[in-house]
Amino acid sequence: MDLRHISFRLLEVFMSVVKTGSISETARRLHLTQPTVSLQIKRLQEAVAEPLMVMQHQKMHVTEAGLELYKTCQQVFGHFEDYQDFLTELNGGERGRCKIAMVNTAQYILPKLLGPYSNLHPHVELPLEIGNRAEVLNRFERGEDDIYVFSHPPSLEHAQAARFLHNPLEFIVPVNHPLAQVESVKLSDLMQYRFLLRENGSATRMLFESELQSRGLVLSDSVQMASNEAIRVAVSSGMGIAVLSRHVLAKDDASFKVLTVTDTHLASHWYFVMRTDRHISHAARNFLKFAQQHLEQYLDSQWVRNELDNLQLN
Amino acid sequence: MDLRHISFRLLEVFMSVVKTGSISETARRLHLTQPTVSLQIKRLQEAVAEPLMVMQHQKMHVTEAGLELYKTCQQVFGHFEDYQDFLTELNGGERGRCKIAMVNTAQYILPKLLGPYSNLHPHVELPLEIGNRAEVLNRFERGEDDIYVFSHPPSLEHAQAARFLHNPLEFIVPVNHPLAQVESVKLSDLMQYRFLLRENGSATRMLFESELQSRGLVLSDSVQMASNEAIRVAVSSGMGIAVLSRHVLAKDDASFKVLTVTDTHLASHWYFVMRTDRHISHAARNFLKFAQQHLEQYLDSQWVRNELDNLQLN
DNA sequence: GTTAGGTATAAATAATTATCTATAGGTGGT
DNA sequence: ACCACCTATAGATAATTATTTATACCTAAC
Repeated sequence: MDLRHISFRLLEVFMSVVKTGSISETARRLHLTQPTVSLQIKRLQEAVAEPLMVMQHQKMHVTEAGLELYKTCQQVFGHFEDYQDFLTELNGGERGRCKIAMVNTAQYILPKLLGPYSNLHPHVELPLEIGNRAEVLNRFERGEDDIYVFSHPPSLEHAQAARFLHNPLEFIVPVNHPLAQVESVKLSDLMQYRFLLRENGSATRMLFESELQSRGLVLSDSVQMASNEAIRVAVSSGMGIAVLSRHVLAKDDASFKVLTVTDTHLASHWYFVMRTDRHISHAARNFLKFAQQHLEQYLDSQWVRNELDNLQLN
Repeated sequence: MDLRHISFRLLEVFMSVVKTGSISETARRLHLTQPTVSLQIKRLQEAVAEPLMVMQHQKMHVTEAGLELYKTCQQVFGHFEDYQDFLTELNGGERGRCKIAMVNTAQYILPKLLGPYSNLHPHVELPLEIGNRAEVLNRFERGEDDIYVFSHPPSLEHAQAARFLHNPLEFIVPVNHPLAQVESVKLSDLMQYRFLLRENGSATRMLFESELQSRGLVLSDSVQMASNEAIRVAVSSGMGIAVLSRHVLAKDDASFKVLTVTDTHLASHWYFVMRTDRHISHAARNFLKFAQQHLEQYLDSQWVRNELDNLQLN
């Protein structure tokens, strides 16, 4: 049996002949001519090397081998119908996978969107990758994910980005810090204290340092720490002061004090970033649509900057 | 999704690419060039209207849709392997169907062959048709069965026949019949008695009547009965005398007496008859081979006339 | 025996597929 | 930066398929 050159069309024709018991009738139904169908059957029989049907009383009578092949075809087409259903779900966004890579800080805000979305589409896989800016950028370069989340827009080739959330930075100090009692301060007032910073390349740090540089200010002391969480705890326990995304800070956390810095308003935005040269999975497209429609609902609406309609979802 | 023009070869190639994760490697394994495989995949993707794999780290990485299609293909090829197994059994004669149509009298002898054959090949269907000569001839004309069994060779076009068993006819009378005590008789001695006969067209009757005609003898009285069984019982109960195939008579049946007719030896042969213009099913071919080898074993060897090697089993 | 409907086959052609060679371009490792 | 290996695409061609019309032939029915 050599199936190499057998197409599904051929099997369809065969099944129709079995069902109708007539080559001519099949030809009429499938809008073909009788010799076409006749030849198709002949070709199939040659491929199977076994007679599949014989004429009897003016009707095509299926042989054992033919009947078994018919059953086989039924099963096979069944599987492809299942696959068709799968594709339909995939296209509808009810199924599939949307890989998201985000920088560390985003893990405080993105779950607020991902949770509701995942509940709505339980069959959609949502593998998350969290890393520092350099790592996520690297993933972007390799195109390992469908969506990337940055707080600083990487202006790369093959990249399209859209803001969705304002990301204000706040200065925090321990509750027993001298500045904790001051009503308002200036940025320069902070330079004498030890700063706890994320590693080089962190968007927050980049933003902060570029502000310092433009103002001609220099830190007197700084310590590098691995995570926002570590920094927050360290500040609470008096190790120093820090600048952190407001979204990282719990609203009613009394273990530190948020300063009012009158001459400085550091802020960036959260961006969804995608490669323009890569196919956008249905799940990714669907998630972004969802985000666009529900940003205000699931995130602090006062910070929402919904510019997702800038994305080309082709 | 349009599978019309997708061949199994294409799916094979696709599966290989998924397995190896490489188009080039697949090309080497299947003795194709790399662009060929590349195009095949492209074509498949167009048919499915969905990306099936993407390049990643120098490897082809299968997408959700691709993985699901791969699974589908596995199932599909599984079904065709099953079908291949079925065909193998069919060709080996272990499975299939062998329709046999026989004249009434044959039902006393053919089961002796069919029983052992059926035990040996339990998966072979053996639908039997039993009818009088005219009915079986009619079936032959229509080509409704694989094998026909006659006791008189129909010399038709498209027919090949081979003897396998001698079929001697015997004259029987009731035990209390005047002739029952006579050591031997002549055919003419029987004419005065009432004969119980099968319907016109029965081979036994044809043979008997042609013998009478050639000898210029005429029956004084006859009654037509529907079956050999009925005739045997009727003879036992004294309704008349009859001529029957020896194979119809149980050896130790004392309810009638077999005459010794000195001047007459009526006999025909059992024939396997087949159409020459019709494909011979594997099961039929196999049954005839079996018969050829085991005739002596399962039938009274003294009557066996094994000429089955005359058949062209193509 | 004529007709109607069905199947098989021949001959011809358009369309599609299967392949190849050559080439361009991307990526990872040395 | 270069090399080795990978994939994609273009261009060309041979092979195969799909499909048609015309025709022959068989069989059932009237």
